[in-house]
Amino acid sequence: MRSKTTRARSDGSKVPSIYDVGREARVSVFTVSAVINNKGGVSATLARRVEAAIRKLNYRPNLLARSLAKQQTHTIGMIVTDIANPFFPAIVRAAEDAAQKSGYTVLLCNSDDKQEKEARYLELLLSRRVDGIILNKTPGKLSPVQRQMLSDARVPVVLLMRTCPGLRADLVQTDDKQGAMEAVSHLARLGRKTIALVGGPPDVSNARARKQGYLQALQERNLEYHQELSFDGDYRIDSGYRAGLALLPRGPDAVLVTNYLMTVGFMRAADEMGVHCPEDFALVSFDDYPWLGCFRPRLTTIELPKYELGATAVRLLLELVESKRTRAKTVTLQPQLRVRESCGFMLRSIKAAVTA
Amino acid sequence: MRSKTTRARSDGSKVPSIYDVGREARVSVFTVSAVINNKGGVSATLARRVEAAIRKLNYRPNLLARSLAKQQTHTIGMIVTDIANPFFPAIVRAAEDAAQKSGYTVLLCNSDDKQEKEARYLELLLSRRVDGIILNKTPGKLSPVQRQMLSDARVPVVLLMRTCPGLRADLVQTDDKQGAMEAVSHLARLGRKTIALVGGPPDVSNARARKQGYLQALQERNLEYHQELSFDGDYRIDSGYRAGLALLPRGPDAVLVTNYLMTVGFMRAADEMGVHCPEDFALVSFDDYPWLGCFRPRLTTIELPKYELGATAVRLLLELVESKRTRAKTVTLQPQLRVRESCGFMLRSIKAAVTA
DNA sequence: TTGTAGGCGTTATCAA
DNA sequence: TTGATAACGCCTACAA
Repeated sequence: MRSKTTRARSDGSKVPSIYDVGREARVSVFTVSAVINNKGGVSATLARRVEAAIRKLNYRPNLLARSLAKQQTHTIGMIVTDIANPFFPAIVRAAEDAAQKSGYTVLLCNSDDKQEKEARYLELLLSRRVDGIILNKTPGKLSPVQRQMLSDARVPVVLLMRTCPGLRADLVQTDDKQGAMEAVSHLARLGRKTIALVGGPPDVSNARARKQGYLQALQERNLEYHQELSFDGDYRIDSGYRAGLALLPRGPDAVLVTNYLMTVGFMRAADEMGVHCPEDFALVSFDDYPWLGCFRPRLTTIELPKYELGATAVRLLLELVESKRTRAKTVTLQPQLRVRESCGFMLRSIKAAVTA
Repeated sequence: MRSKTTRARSDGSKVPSIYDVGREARVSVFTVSAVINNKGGVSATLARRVEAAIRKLNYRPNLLARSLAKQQTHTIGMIVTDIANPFFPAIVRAAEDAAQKSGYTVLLCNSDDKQEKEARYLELLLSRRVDGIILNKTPGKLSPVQRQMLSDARVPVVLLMRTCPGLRADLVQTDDKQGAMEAVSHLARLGRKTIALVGGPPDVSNARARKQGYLQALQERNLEYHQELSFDGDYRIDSGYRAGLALLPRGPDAVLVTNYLMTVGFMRAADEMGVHCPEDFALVSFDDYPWLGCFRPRLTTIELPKYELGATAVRLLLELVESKRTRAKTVTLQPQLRVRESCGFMLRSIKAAVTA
């Protein structure tokens, strides 16, 4: 027969278990459990006794034990590639909000764009038996072993912003091609002819889409594509800096930088080289932040709906977790052009006013 | 006698348990466990058989069960007040790195500066039996019930950046008074006389410290304190904006804004009012970010060592968790003045050059 | 060196 | 409506 008492601690106190509550209230664990999960069907008398005991002992259910017994943890794992990129905290925040509303907790992991770290975290999440995973994939594909792992564990996955070759799963993304097209079209409308591109890693789906949008817009506007005006970065500051050093000497009159961190690096390079935005070159950047409106040059950006991305990812994932759906689903959210000054818009207005 | 097989799933497959591995390798669970946790003392033959079985079944230990049995989760909870404030992701990242190195995972919670959310998360973390908590406290104190909870659960707590009245616990903070003093002294040295303050919530310890530093520096520099030049914000953008609207019309020749988000709001207000930094007013801000060097005005800031904050918090917490220490400890990290242009430094140099 | 069996704190099944 | 009691998957005395 099992001991009905909880392990005592060194000082004789102990964390009370459901048994302790049961003993205190002179009922069985079943009754206690029923009260805790208010399943109903418990007489008012007993329920009152149980509640009193819970308060008296300061009882708090052990979620580990519950998860073990119920075979679900009410936890979702979330792996992002760069928590230091302000793009992600905004998404994480939304995800957390949404998860919390449905009684789930988010276990956040930062893969730092390293496949190896990602692999470790994936294993960790499975070992912790998370109910589902939101994955912002590092460049590259999942190994067959990993794919096996995921399908064996039957853990639903929602991809975030980046597809993963060979993995059929839900996907929440933005219409990156469209965003890039709008950016380039806007620059073209303002009379820019030689538009450079600072792209993301070619093995990241959204980077490819942004580049496609860039190319297509050039074509539609009858602008020539100059390969030497296109730079492949990695979405980090330093690659934007290198892009600036490489591209600016070639004298483009505009540039599309496909994320914020690279724009930061690019601007630093421009500073060092003594060329100015928007006078010497126009710039449109991806990702918008609250602080972009109050520093010079005010960046014209393609805003991506970060909050909605996070919220949607969680929504899709929970549909899967609670098996309200089985077929994979893709949600594509629309970006939005936010015109400010770095694109040279005001410049043109002023010139127009002067000439008029 | 207990069944030694794992619950089958609908399709007949199942997530293998330690028993399945044992059966496959024709050994007992003890042996399997010993191998997994490489405790040694297992003959090479059996060890090999076990390892083969593990690979064959694709076995992965269930961390829930392990945590339940060992009474420790290798998880640390972390509650921050505003994950959307870029200050925190940097700290979180450091904390995660440090935790991971020691085999711990971080469960991140965002209290959004709301006591109620914080309370819920605190309970959640205890229910999940985290081994320790890093707490960036919302304004206000912990209720007696909460304090009781924490001490009952014997969960060590490390406070981050903010003290908590009535709670004796470890604390990792920055020398905020010193930082504010340096900022104000710097402004004074540049000849500024009427220096305004945009402070944080008066019930947040670091906000009080920053204000103290401001006051003391004024005194040391023989500058008068004008109460109407001091504004209490809440570390969010909007309060900075309101501060700008309130303070700028009073014509200070300088301002110390005690965090980045409020600076963003403040600059927005200045923009709208058509006053310029540093020509019309000098500004020093708390918190430095990589992008501050490449937009105008380049902000002069008090940099807080974010990475070190996160790493130190985890280090202290793990000392407590692994009971290598019992006495509470406070670590105070030094901030650093980063002179750029918003303080009017260049302005003065130029003037000097011209007059010379 | 290896195995057996009980405990960790829940939920859930089946009788009573 | 309640109560025993067996899972859940792991660790770990204690025995062999």
